[in-house]
Amino acid sequence: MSDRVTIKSIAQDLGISHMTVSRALSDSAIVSEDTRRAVQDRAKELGYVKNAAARAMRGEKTTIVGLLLPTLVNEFYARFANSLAEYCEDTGLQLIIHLTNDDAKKEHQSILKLREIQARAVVMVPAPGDLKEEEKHLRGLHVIQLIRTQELKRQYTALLVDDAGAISEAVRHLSDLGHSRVAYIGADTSLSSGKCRLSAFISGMRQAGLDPRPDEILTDKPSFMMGHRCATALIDSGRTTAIVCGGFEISNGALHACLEREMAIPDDISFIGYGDPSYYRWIGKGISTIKIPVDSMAAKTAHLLGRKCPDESEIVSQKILPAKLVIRRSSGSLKNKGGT
Amino acid sequence: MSDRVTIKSIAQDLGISHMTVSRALSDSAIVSEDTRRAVQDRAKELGYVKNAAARAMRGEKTTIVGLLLPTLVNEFYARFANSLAEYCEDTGLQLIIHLTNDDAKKEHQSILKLREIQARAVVMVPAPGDLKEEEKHLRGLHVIQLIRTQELKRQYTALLVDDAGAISEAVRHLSDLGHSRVAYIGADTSLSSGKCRLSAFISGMRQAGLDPRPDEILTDKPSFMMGHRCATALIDSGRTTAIVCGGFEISNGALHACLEREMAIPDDISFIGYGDPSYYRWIGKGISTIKIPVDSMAAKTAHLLGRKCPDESEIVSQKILPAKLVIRRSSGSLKNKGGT
DNA sequence: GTGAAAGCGCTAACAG
DNA sequence: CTGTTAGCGCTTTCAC
Repeated sequence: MSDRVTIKSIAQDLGISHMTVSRALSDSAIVSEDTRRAVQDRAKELGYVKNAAARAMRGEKTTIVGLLLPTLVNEFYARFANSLAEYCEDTGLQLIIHLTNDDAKKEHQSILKLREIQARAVVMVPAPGDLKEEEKHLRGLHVIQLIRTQELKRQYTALLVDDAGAISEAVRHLSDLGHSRVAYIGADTSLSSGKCRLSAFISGMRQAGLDPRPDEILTDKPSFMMGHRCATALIDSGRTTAIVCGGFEISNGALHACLEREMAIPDDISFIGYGDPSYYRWIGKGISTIKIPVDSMAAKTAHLLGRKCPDESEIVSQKILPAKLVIRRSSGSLKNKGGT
Repeated sequence: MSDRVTIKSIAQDLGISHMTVSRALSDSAIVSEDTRRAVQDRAKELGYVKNAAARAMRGEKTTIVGLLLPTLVNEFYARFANSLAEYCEDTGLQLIIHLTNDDAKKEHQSILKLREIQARAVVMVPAPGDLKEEEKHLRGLHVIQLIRTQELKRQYTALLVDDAGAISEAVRHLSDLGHSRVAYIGADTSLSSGKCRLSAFISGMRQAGLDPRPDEILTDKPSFMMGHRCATALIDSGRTTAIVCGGFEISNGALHACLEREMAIPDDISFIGYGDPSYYRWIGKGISTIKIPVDSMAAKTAHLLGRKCPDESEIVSQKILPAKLVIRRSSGSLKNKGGT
């Protein structure tokens, strides 16, 4: 009975041609005032909604934007997704979220799915590990990369973060407080972001006149577990007096390890996290951190989405936003407990 | 040049009919081994992806599931969205997130958008305030309500939380610790959830032999700001010795107010939050809370999505999952500071 | 085994 | 001002 309400069913119902209905509903066209109202009223009564598939088939752009994220259980990504979703609400777009778990395979699957439904744009945090097959599908999509970029994706717009300054500064700050055994836990160097952060840490150490020790530079595929594992190892070594994190989930994992091991922060160990979730202010006396400008990233992304042009070349921009070191109480001066 | 690759363009390219291509790609059909491979190879080379719009138009179900949430900046919702998104990844579905900000108008807009693209199901946290127009659009959609339910949406499947037990228990627990001035901050009663929680609080007070005081029962449209405002007022009154929260965002807002006012928890004030974000363990000596079983809710939702049947009536289920009181150190015994 | 035709809902381009 | 036709990409149905 309640078959789908279409332009034709309304036409039949009203005894007119479906074209007249179409025109009346798209308003702008030239239809008599009477018919227009009659049609619009009936359409509303019947609960008519236009069929997006039909319009897509005719070549109109869809309302769909894809967002590829490693996870949503991370305040940075959640905030970003939230901002972007708000933008989409305001502009009539619909945001599809795909979780990649930082897995290139899954990323590829998601891209395919999004192509199937002709997503009008894709915002992605690229996963480590390029797949060459993927490239061909990205072509022809409006792609915006976030945070990281990859060899094979260089040609697409990217919104990067310059955290090198903040990371070096963090190291110098710790050095000023008397720390010399400063450890780093970060992403491996298969990603642009991992590479930058690591070299920023090392150059920070050098600037501070410290010697970066290989056993206190821990990199791997970034994750909560990885951060947790590395921090635990550092704590157990008993030598490290300060930890600098180079990744959102790493930071949470490492922090969790410290609290779990009941390390007093900063008395037992100084800690500088990455990202700035709301609760970092509330843990202990506040967690110092490298703050990534999530709101302006979302705003810039929205702006890039707003533009029409996925048209070829030209618009390959590489916006770079600066991170900021936020000092709270978790980075404290060294109580001499170092080498004993 | 790189026009869209379609079944027809491949057919032309190969000099065969588009029907043969279609069959070869859907595999199952009866096509000669040779043609099949030829077609599949060429399709892969060309980067063919099937057109979801075309299939939708023929009446096939889409891969799209909608999720309507007040916000993503809230660990409970983020976790739920994350679990559901993971389920979608695993089953080839695509999850569209719409933010309603608990606004019935926005909710309605989102529902319309989802109907336009023929979403195969919608999971929603209903916003306060029923719109009768909405009902007609829900009809014919596979709807799953979360946490709350509404007058006009009674007929749809709902996944509710029974938190009444945990809330009463929280009050008795506080009473046992010597508190008598226990305040409640929660959602207004326009939603089923608000109603239940409030009455659970009141009955908990009665059971504990305490008198619920109107000026210590604060309800309104739930939000972070609301929680913050109410908690601040309670703190400033100087009489309340314990706060029980009845809402995710309220809880965070109220907690923020306490920390901002530098109240020692539980020495200055005892606190029982709502929801159980990861960091509640890390704040102070741990925040006691009413824990909502987010993982099993997501699992149940996934299960409900898995079923075929949005077919009429029958499957109107009202699953109810129990919340649990988690005691940490934020609910402590009363140091006599009460009335002075 | 393969092909041709029809139609899903919609609008651009022509008639009337 | 209103109606007819055609076609977007795909699969179902019916020929060959």
